[in-house]
Amino acid sequence: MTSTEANSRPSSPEANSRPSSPEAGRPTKQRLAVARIMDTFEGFRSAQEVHTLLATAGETVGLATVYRALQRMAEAGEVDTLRTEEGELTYRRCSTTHHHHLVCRACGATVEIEGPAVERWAQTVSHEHGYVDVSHTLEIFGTCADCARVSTGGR
Amino acid sequence: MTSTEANSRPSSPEANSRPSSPEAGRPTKQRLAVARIMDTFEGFRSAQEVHTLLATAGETVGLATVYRALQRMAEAGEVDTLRTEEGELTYRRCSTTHHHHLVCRACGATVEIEGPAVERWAQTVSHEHGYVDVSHTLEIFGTCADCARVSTGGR
DNA sequence: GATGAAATGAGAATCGTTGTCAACTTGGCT
DNA sequence: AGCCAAGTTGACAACGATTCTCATTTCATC
Ligand SMILES: [Zn+2]
Ligand SMILES: [Zn+2]
Ligand SMILES: [Zn+2]
Ligand SMILES: [Zn+2]
Repeated sequence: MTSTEANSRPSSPEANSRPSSPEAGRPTKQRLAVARIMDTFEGFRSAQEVHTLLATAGETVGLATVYRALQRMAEAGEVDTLRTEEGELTYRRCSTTHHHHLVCRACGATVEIEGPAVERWAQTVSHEHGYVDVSHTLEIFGTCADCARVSTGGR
Repeated sequence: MTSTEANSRPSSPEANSRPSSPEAGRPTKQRLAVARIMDTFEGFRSAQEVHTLLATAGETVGLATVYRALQRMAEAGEVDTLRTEEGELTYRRCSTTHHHHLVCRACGATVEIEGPAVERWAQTVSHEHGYVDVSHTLEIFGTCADCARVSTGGR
């Protein structure tokens, strides 16, 4: 149920969209299912994996719909995206503040990290070169303690 | 973005080896053509764009061969790779030291940047969380001075 | 309950990339 | 020079992720 805060506003069709809900969309059964299942796991999952998870959970949602729902959620800032080294887009429910990720290559365990100094540095170095409207991508990949124990100590 | 790769271990069953270039391959006409054309531009280009450039230059090289050549050059560290926000892989001839890029979204102008502090931070924060064998990707996107002038001051 | 816009789903279409495999080079050896 | 095995190429098929199409369904409002 969308008991959070429904805007019961007869929004005019041509009215300029408010910043409160630029790309809100309708809370359909499918979108709710996608949103709900995004809470049931920790790491990043591809759209196809989410689609499979839904099917396994009994919720049948079309693959294209899953793609559309995740895209929309990403644009709305409800989920974070991460492009794997193979180029596949993956999604994860995240906190809304700007942050980055430390991801285990083996098991996918993810840690959200922040680095104010890095953020400042990125801005500074960009401006020094005359660049404006700057954004950045920063991902750290490694082997987590558990996986490292298995691969090295498991001899 | 070469993660700390495998150590140089000559475990090949054959005795003959090439001390001068471990992963060189043969300097065929096609590979030379690809290597040569990589010097003729500044920003990042996709494999397909490189293929087109070659065709335009009169050098006819198969598309698959261009892909293979660029892959090999990337593995050998002769070119750097950058995945665009659309997920497409692009290549550029780069210096061999570890660095990152500041890329203009509009025209593709690229600046190589270094950030020792960021490198240390990435290592530190990773180790604090128990991660080992750490690598990272860091790209900065923005609008270069020239492009910004066109879009804002072009009135 | 009628109605029109938004959303869905099934499959086709797109697109970057990789695989296949026969024909062709290359380099080393006799 | 002539041979051979391994490396390489190119045309095209195959692939996988993502997007598009469009007929049908759902939703919110009247
Ligand atoms: Zn792990
Ligand atoms: Zn950041
Ligand atoms: Zn520019
Ligand atoms: Zn770095």
